[in-house]
Amino acid sequence: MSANSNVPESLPRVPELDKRKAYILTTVVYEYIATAEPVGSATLTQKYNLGVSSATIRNEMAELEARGYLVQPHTSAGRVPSDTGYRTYVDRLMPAETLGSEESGRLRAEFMRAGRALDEIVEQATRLLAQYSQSLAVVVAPSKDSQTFRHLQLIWLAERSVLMVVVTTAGVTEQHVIEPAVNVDPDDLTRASNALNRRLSGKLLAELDRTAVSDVLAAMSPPLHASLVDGVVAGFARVRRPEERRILFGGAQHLLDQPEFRDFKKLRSILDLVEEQRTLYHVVLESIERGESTPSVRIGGELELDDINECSLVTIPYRMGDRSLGVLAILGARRMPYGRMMALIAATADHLSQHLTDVELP
Amino acid sequence: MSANSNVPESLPRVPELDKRKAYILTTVVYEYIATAEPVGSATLTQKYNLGVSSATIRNEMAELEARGYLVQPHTSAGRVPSDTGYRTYVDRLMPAETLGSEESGRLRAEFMRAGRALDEIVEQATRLLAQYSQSLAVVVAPSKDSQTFRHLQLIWLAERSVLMVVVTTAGVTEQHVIEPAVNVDPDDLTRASNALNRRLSGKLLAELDRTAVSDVLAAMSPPLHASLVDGVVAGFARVRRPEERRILFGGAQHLLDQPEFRDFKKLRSILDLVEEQRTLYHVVLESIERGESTPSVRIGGELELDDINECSLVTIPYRMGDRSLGVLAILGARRMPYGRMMALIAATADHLSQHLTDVELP
DNA sequence: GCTAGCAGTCTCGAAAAGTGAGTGCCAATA
DNA sequence: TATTGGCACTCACTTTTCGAGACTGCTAGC
Repeated sequence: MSANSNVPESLPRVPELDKRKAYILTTVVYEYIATAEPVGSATLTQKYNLGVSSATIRNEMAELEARGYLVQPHTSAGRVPSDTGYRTYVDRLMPAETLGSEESGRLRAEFMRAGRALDEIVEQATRLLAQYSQSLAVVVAPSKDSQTFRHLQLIWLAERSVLMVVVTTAGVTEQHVIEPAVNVDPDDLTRASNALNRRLSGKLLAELDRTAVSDVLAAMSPPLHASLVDGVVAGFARVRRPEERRILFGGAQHLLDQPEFRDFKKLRSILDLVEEQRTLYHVVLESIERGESTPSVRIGGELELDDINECSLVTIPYRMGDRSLGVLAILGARRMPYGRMMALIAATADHLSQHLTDVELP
Repeated sequence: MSANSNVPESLPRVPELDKRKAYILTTVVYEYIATAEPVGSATLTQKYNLGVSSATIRNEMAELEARGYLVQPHTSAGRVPSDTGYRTYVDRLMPAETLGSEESGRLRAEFMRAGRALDEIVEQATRLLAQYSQSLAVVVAPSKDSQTFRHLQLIWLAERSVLMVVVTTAGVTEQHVIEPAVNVDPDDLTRASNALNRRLSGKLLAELDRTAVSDVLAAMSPPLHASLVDGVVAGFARVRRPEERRILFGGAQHLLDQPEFRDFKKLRSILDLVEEQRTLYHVVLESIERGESTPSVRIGGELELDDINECSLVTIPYRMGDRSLGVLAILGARRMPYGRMMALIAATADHLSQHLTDVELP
């Protein structure tokens, strides 16, 4: 068989590896990703145009193992990439991929079907990412405090009971019940709502702290009762809730298709992580702290979490307008088609960001 | 060992089974639920006060098998309950259980921590049900159209763009963007909002169809533009969305603890069902169509779904005030502690209903 | 520097053998 | 007539054994 088209004949330069070693590493990673079987020297000479015998490959592979790029599961087995091997492959050897226009078009069309509601859109993104990646999709839902305040309404419910409804430009509405110490005149509520809308509409929720709110309400005459002002401040704080972000999962069943997860212990520890949410939430957020807009990859031990040290995580942030709202992630076996996954997650983030930007309220 | 305290000495009458057969069936089910191993005649004589020899038990068990209450996995194994066996146990033999007051108290306290937001409360219910049952919890979120309309606000966003925000007494807010054919005066929006609130507040969302809305808006002078009226009607229809109900899952990892799911095929088919959602949604809703408020149990083949014919499903509806909002369910192995599960799900539904009723808006 | 050949190592799967739990049946018994 | 002890038999499960196959590292020769 001739050289596989996905393994380019001419490779980028990797200072510490000569051309042949780089090519061998590339083919080992590629072959192992495709077959899930340790790769032996004979397989390589048969399937790829190496121009040398298997004995030479053996020598080279031994060298690559000594330098930490490959490992042997046991003495009489072929080689498997190490974290370093995968890392070198991803950073320097792998050809960049982009999603085919046909697939990209389908993805876009699916987003259109999600409607305008933020929750729905994010759920749809999770579903699509899981489906297209055939892997576990993890999505951190939009943070509240990076959304723009659009409108507020204080609604008289009963004596000493006021409902505060807040709308953001992301089309998210949140409500909060205020129980002021005195009965409040519905007209005052309308006036307060109007004043807050006039003065604060368009600001980030994160900016709407006690000072901002009191400043607006203090200017009213007659002044509002302090307990109501406190209630509105508390309402904004509650709506904002930067600490509580929803995290969505999809496609857990795809893990069962990977031979590396045919082990109830591993499966259990991953599902526990999913259920517990908090750890994965932090791991996913860490991955994009640098604020890049290209996919970020963390491989095996790089995740610094024993439960998933045989997994890799691909992450990318998504936006509404120019504000970063949340993160998409794919968690899969370390043996994943990195090029495809990165192309897929980048395209998904693009379409998601575009769709979110389109549905933002004026 | 003496008779186990969970298997009562005196059993209810089962017309078609004599006292001893009923007792043997009870102990077989009880023992199998506890150990997950087929139950043999020797085990029964050793662990329970039967007063007869194992040979007699063998005769009785053969009889119970002939009548369809027990089955033998293979010739030289003990017996396992059939669907009929479990059904008889659940309906007539099993002692009723209630949740201990300590556990019930903890459950109530956990609900308190969920706050007032409907979404959060339902998510909390899912988590708690999964955690306490150590099983897969399935929760059908509240239907929109059984909620009471409380307040509406039409908000001017831009020319030919109006945001409609609807609040229900369940404290759920939904928004819908209306794009009328003409520019609308913000004052008209306020008047329309006031009219709709005055006339329709307190009605079920399900009642707010085209007629109800047009009747109110037709009385306005000057009349609203027809396209805006259409928009409001569409908005109510969209908010109501009876066909789209969220369904929540929790505790999938607990399946891995049951020996009956140590099989990737079975596991896969259940996780596929979870991911697909629609089938389980229908199965869960079917279970409570009778409108009872006690737990309903469906065992194995009774579910009429090949993928889960080795599972049982316990369901119960939950309420806000006197309206049924949704359903709680536990999906687990057929070999589940039915008494405990039924007590648990009943208590959870009670606390959930109580908490929801408490946080309903006036 | 490369290669052919070979001995050595280790995993994996199939086959074989042994183990034990549990049954059904029967003749004896109260 | 219901019950019991005894016994032969069955069958899944575990352990062991064994051979095949895959791959390596090494060495001597080109």
